[in-house]
Amino acid sequence: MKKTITLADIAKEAGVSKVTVSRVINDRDDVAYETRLRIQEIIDRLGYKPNVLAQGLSAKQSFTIGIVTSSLEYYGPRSMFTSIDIHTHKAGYRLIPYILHEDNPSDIDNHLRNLIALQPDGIIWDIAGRNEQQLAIKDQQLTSLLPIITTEEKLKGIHTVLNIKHVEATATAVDHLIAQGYKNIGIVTGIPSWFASTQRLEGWRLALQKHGLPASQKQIVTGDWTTASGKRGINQLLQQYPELDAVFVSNDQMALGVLSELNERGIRIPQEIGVIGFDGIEEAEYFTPPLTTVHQQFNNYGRELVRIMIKMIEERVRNRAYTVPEPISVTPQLIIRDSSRRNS
Amino acid sequence: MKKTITLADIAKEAGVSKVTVSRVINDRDDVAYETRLRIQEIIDRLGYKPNVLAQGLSAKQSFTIGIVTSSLEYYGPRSMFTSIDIHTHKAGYRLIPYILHEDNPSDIDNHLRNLIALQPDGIIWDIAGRNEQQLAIKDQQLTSLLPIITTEEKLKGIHTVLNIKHVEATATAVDHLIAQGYKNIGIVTGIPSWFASTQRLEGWRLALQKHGLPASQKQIVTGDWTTASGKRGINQLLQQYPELDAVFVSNDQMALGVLSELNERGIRIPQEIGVIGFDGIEEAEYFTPPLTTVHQQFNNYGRELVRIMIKMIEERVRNRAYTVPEPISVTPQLIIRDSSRRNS
DNA sequence: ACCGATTACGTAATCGGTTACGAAAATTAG
DNA sequence: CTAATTTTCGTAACCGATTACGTAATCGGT
Repeated sequence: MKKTITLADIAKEAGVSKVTVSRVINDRDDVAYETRLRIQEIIDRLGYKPNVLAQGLSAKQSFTIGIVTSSLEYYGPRSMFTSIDIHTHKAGYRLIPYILHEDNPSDIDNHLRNLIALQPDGIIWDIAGRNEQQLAIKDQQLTSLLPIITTEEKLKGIHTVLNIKHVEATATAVDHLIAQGYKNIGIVTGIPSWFASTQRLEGWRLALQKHGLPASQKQIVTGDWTTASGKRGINQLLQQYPELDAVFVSNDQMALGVLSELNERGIRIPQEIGVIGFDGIEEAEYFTPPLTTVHQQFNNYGRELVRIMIKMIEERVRNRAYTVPEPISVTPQLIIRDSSRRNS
Repeated sequence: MKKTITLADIAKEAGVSKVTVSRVINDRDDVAYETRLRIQEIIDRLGYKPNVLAQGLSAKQSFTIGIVTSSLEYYGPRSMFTSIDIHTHKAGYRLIPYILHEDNPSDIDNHLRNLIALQPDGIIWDIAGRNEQQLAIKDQQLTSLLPIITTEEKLKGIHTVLNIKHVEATATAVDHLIAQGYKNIGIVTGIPSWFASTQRLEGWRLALQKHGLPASQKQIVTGDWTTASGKRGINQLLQQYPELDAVFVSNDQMALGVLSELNERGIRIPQEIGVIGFDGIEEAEYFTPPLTTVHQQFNNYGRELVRIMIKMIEERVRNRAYTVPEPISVTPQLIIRDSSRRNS
């Protein structure tokens, strides 16, 4: 049970004051070359790393970004998380995750306060945009403490810096189905309170209306993002809307459930029913048949979020205030595979 | 840009010293009931949360557990991570993740030092057990600073507290294939340097030898856990071992690739070739056909790890030393589905 | 050879908490 | 009713870093 090495230990060993060692650690230029070398050698030899808690306490910055995210069991949040983690570290910052495992977290304010107590320099808000009442931050003082950014709907005090065009991307996917000659197109939605869910539903509806095709209530079934719910969903859809000849499924997991059920029933894909998913998970290519899907570039999303976050943080450190950049728009791209390729 | 509320603010507001407020926060019993009530009221009203950095700095404990894990893109590490996160929070601790995204992290010592700089009370080591040279901690001083526990192979200075019986579980799965009448059983392995990989390969070999069945080199192909590698793997296997009539695939993702390829080739599962996966991912039930798999109860693994970790931490806080408990053994369970059900 | 600027480094205070120790006030005992 | 406890709370030091400020030593220009 050894004691940890501290700044003071290095200082004593080198015969200088703590401040000088601190200067070496932080690459300040007011240390003589020889001294710097000697101190650096001792640091390396003893394997010293500064205590991050102490650094964060005295410096104005903790070089830490907080992230509030939905369960990592979901592909979207997980991919975003991974990307954010990578880019955060690349930029020399650390990530503090705050994962909301339950779907309807109570007391968002308290969660946020817990996270802020860990002293992050900024927060990335990625709780997949459930509806505003549930996720509203009541105590607006909290949002004025540090920059909080997100990719989705507008929430008070949280800045939307990345605008993911779910509606347009979904419409493109449905357009593709129509171009393939499908006419009775259903949808399996995600959890209704999620922003992505409502947006994709909206895109589906718009595309159908644009082409004068039916978009009635009985063409819609509600899923919960899981494979099981996709299987249930297609069942229900076939029952309440027998003329169905294609289905837009709001994520790839659920689309797998749809394929599973159709395969079991011996319904041919894409000849009898066309299927499209959303997200572009790696496995989609290996489904039976390979799944047409709308691909989201989570790595890019994460990179941009981190870049913008750090820009805001550093501006704030300099000026004690930050400016909110114009949101960047990104559109997920359609990848066409066998599950929707009827002609050609 | 509001200033954060501190202990001193509360103390001034209540007309007491900082120490008294600190006592209320930490539920000490030497505060008068009336005083406690008054201070608590102010804390609630102002929404005060103590600065965790400061707490960690002065107290002997940071109530934080570090976790070193492989990429969360892998199902196993991810499930473990989620479970550990949940149970850590439930116990009133916080989790600091340290995710190794690359498969062959250089300089483990440095990573470990970075994590320790964040002052966790203990570390859960879950880097999926790549081989010892790569992951050896060279500076054994590091491991004497705080308890580090893991589920897998023995690494110097790291305590194995949970023993997952990959060999036995795999052997059971292969036994099942044999009982179904399969005789020429191949294997698609995971990344060879992973502990889980070598263990499952070993289990496969043992089961075959026990029954006097062939277990030659040409029955073995190497995958990398991804669906794509499963697809490649079965291709290679069919080529180099045409008499193949069943295959044990070392995880479910790769098994999906195997199913995809066999389906495309029109090879009937399980009549012509039987398939078994490993992990028990939720989607496996919806594959075509539903996949037989060996199910790992990650939630239990995580719960036990956290329980043991906290026990060690608290013992150390009391006694300045901890005892290492006997490892607990757990065996993943076989779930039989259509992909391996030839008779019956 | 003298003065101002620069370089190199140290002292003291600070960040926001906790702990050790002690003392006044309230309670109990004899 | 005094002495011994117990309860309640404050003072000072400390955790491990950083920052503000100051000063001695060196340097350069004229």
